[in-house]
Amino acid sequence: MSENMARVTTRQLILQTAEVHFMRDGYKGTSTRQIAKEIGITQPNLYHHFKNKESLYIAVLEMVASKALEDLKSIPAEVQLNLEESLIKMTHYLRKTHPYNFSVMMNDMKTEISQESSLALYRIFQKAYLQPFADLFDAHSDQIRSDYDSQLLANHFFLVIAPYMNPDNLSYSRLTIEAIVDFFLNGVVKD
Amino acid sequence: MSENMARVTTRQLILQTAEVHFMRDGYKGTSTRQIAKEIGITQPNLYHHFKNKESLYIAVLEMVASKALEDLKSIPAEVQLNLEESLIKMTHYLRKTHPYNFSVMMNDMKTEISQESSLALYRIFQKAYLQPFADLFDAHSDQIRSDYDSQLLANHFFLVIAPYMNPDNLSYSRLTIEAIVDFFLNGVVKD
DNA sequence: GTCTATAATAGGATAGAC
DNA sequence: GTCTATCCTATTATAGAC
Repeated sequence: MSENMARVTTRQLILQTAEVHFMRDGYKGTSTRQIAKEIGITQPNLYHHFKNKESLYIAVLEMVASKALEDLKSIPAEVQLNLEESLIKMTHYLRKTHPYNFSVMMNDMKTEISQESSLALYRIFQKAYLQPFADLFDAHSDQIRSDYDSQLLANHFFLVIAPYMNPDNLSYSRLTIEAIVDFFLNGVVKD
Repeated sequence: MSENMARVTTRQLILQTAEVHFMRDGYKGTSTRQIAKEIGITQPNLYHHFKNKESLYIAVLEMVASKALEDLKSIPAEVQLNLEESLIKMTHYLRKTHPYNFSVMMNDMKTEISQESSLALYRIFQKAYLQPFADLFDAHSDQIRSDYDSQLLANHFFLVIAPYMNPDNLSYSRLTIEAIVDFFLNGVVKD
């Protein structure tokens, strides 16, 4: 019962606020003081809910990944979409609901946290963000050049779209998601 | 005459060491103390040669960009290479001589330094790293789909290869440069 | 569960002697 | 041009009262 209460706990508030900061400013760029101040608690109070900064970071990434997994997996099944439509829809979903700095996030996962946690997080990350794309490529393997496996393709696709997910990054390039997917599928060379 | 002396000045030592640290660990991840320690000078001494950390960072990026510009520009002209061969050679050159964390670098350029410097650096960066690719696309525009201009294509190409330039990043994906260029040009869909 | 107080550290930067 | 000494600030983290 108490689990289903609508009341937002301090722990949840911390997680929500930390998500915004970590995903936008990275691990080093985020301070526990700032998070605490923003939600109106003292900084030491944060250490009652989380062991330290790293465990808070991990909790945020686990939360974010579980949301991504649930939603990304359901998109191709939702309606009958072809490969290109699915990629476009999934990428749009990512940019709308996860407008993160994935480049920074992938870097932080490797450099800012302990090695064991780093490996565990990478698996969670892979399952949440990469597997849905790998599954999609598998489902349409008849249309895809057979030289490379779906995991590698998913990995590459994610690296390609990652810099476009960050809203702060729009200054660089103004390719639409449709164009990015088109280039990924068909290349830039004339037929 | 004194400019051409083989003796390595302290200023040059600082620049060389700072390059390694900034490009691998990013702006925040690099400390002036560490740089000084590594070359056997005191940290305050560094402030005799550079106004502050930011101006050192800018000097490093200017140095790095001028090297890139010189070499990248010369590759397509060097021998008569077609589009694919040029892209492969230029990308190999980049990974060999600039094995940097470009994602972190691009992020630092926008977030860690003053706005004026940021804009100036972005122009230098664009001229050094993007223009050679844009020129190449222009030179082979007959083979390229005409929907997008060469600047946009160069930008996109650089974003695609950037995560593969960082040697620490190899764990993720093991696509070869040849495969990356092939995918970029021809896409992943069967003919 | 939240607070105050404070420790411990690290980092950028300056003053001033040599 | 390089050093020692030192300041200032920001940050993570802990101790212990309420």
